[in-house]
Amino acid sequence: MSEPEDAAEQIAGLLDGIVRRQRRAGRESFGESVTHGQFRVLRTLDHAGRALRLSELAAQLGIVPRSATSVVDDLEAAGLVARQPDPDDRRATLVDLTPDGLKILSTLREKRRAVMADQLARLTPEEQQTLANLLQRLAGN
Amino acid sequence: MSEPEDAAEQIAGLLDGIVRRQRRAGRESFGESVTHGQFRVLRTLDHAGRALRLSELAAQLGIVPRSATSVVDDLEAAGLVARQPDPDDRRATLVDLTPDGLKILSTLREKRRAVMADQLARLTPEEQQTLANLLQRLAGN
DNA sequence: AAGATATACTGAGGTTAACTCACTATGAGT
DNA sequence: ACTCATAGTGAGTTAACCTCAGTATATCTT
Repeated sequence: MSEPEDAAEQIAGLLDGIVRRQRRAGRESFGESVTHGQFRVLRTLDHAGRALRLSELAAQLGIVPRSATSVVDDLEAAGLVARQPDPDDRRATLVDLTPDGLKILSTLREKRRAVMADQLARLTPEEQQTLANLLQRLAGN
Repeated sequence: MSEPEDAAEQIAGLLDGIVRRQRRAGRESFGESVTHGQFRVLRTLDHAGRALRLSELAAQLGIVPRSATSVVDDLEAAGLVARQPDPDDRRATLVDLTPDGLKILSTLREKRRAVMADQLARLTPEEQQTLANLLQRLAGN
C-alpha cells in the first residue's frame, strides 16, 4: 500500500475513471456516425457561432494545429464542415459548420445527454448544480 | 447556436476538458519514465495490495485482457512488474509490483499531486471534499 | 474416460487522437 | 528587397485502446 492517496490523487483518479466510462458509452452510442474528436469540433464551432480559423479552432480544442487539420479533413469529407479561404489573410482557412453538420450535432447532443443521464441520476438536481459549479471553477473559468 | 447545453452536457464537457489538460500536464511531468496507462497499472496493483491475475487487472482497469497484456509486457520489460504462473491455475498469470515498481510509483504519485495542485488550488479544502464525494457517487461507488 | 465447452492469455492487425519535424505560401517589419 | 514570423499541411510516430483467431488448460457432461 506504500502511501495513502490524498484528496488530489483521489479526485484525479475519479475524474479519469468517469471520463473513461463516459467515452466508452459515447463511442457505442455514437456508432459509426462521428468520433468523439469530431464531435468536439462540431460542438466548438457551434459554440463559437461563427467560422473559425483552423488555428483558432485548434487553440480552443487544446490541440496543435496539425491535429486539427486531420479532424477537419475527415469532417469535410463527410460534409459536416466546410473550409473557405479567409478573405483577410490568404494563408488562413476558415472552418464552419454545414447545415448537415448542425443537424447531426443536435442528434449527437441528444445521445450524449442520454449517456450521461444514467450516471447523473445518482445525484439530485441541486448536487448536479453544485458539481457543475465546482468543475467550472476547477477548469479555470 | 442550435440548442442550449443542459446540465448533463455541460458537466460532460467540463469533465472532458479537465481530464484532457490533466493528462497533458501529466505526460509532460512523467517525462519518459512511464506512460499514463502504465501508471494506472502500477496504481491498481498497489491498491490491490497483492498480485492480480492479468484478467482481474484488466477488469479493474476497465479494459479488455488483451490490452492489459501489452501494458504489462512493457512494464515487465522495464522491471516494474513481474509475472508469475498462478499455482492454482496453469492457464493464469499473476502480475505483481517489483520493488522498483513500488519505488517509481511513489515518485509518480508525487508528480501527479504537483500537477493537480495548480488546478485544485482554485477550490477550498471543503470544496475539494465536496467534489470528491460527488465524483465518488457519480462514479457509482 | 472421453468429448465438448468454457476460460486465460497472447499473436496479428486495426483505429482514434494525439504528437513532432520539415515544407510551402503568404504576410509584416526594417 | 530581405529577413523573419505565421497559417496550414505532408510524412511519419506514439499511446491506448479495440477485435478476431489461436493455443493451453480447466471443467462439465455423458
